[in-house]
Amino acid sequence: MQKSSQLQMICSCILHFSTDIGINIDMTQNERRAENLTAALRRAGVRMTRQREALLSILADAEDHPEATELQRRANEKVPGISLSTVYRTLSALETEGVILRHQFDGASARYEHSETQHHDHMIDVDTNEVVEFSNERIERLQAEIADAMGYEIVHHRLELYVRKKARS
Amino acid sequence: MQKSSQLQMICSCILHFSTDIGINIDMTQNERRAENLTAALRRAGVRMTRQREALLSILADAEDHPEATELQRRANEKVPGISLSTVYRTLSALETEGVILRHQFDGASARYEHSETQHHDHMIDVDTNEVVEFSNERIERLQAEIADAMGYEIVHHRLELYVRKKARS
DNA sequence: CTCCGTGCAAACAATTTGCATGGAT
DNA sequence: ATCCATGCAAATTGTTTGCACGGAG
Repeated sequence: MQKSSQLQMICSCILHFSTDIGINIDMTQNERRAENLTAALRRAGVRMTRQREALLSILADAEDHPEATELQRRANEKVPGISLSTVYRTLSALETEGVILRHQFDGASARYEHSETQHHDHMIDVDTNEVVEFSNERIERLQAEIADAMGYEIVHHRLELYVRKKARS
Repeated sequence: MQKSSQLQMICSCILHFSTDIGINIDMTQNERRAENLTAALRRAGVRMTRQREALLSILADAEDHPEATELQRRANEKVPGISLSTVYRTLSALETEGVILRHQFDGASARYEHSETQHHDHMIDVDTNEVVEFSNERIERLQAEIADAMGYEIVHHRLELYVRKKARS
């Protein structure tokens, strides 16, 4: 859906991230992901059906953050006739197992991603809806300090930057 | 609804915040808020009705982050029979005018607050649903740097810490 | 052969909207 | 006297659930 480019960030201290990987997908990595997802469902003690297989492979391959209907569409290319209920039920099982993440950006529908990669936050391009991942250790640390200073411990957090491409200077 | 206490944070650099103000409410401040809200609606070129007046005063007085139905309940104590549609319509007008903020914490209903105070982020106690405001200049700065480094400018952002009271050590 | 997973349709919850009437200006 | 704002009910959107059947184990 969206074009790809290696995005880098060289902020004063930490990190960088790539969002999409264009053409050359590391199949081994995707296969490992698919296996992780399958294992998670097995662990949950459920049956492996062909609609679930399709969904798992789609999720493992997805480099973006698709919503439920989009996942249904993609999965149906492999195995026609997968209902939206099945998509939601499978997603919810996978989320419970902790192998995928569900995001609720602004007021829109939920979007999902496999959680195999390390923790990161999101920048959402308000014009294109494209999602760019990033991570900054200093922000993480500050968050923990703030919570701690107020007598809390963080269960989880959301940092979402709604952004727009800068006009070229 | 929730008990009050002056919360402070003495994080390495910046800020602190109070959530609720128990009994002694600064009436002048609340009245000023109410006027701001009224002015905003007038500016929007709409008519002032008694249901809107009730809502505005409720919003101005609210020191927490109530949801639409809660606002309706409170407003109905002043003026009975305010419908939920009216609440939503008024909230949406006020949000357009920029005098209130709408938050969508996790999967729950939207919650609102007047935006007269300076910008801040939120900590949500996952056990009590209580919301604590905080603000940290360093985090803000880092966010801007990150967006900038990736060629974006921030339109708005959400930083939400879902937290739990620490077990006493 | 036993149940779990599925598709379908209906149920849901939060929010929005169409419409006729009442009220602010 | 205008025409906007209201209340009500119906529509919408995204997601969940009840039920009877089919397929995984």
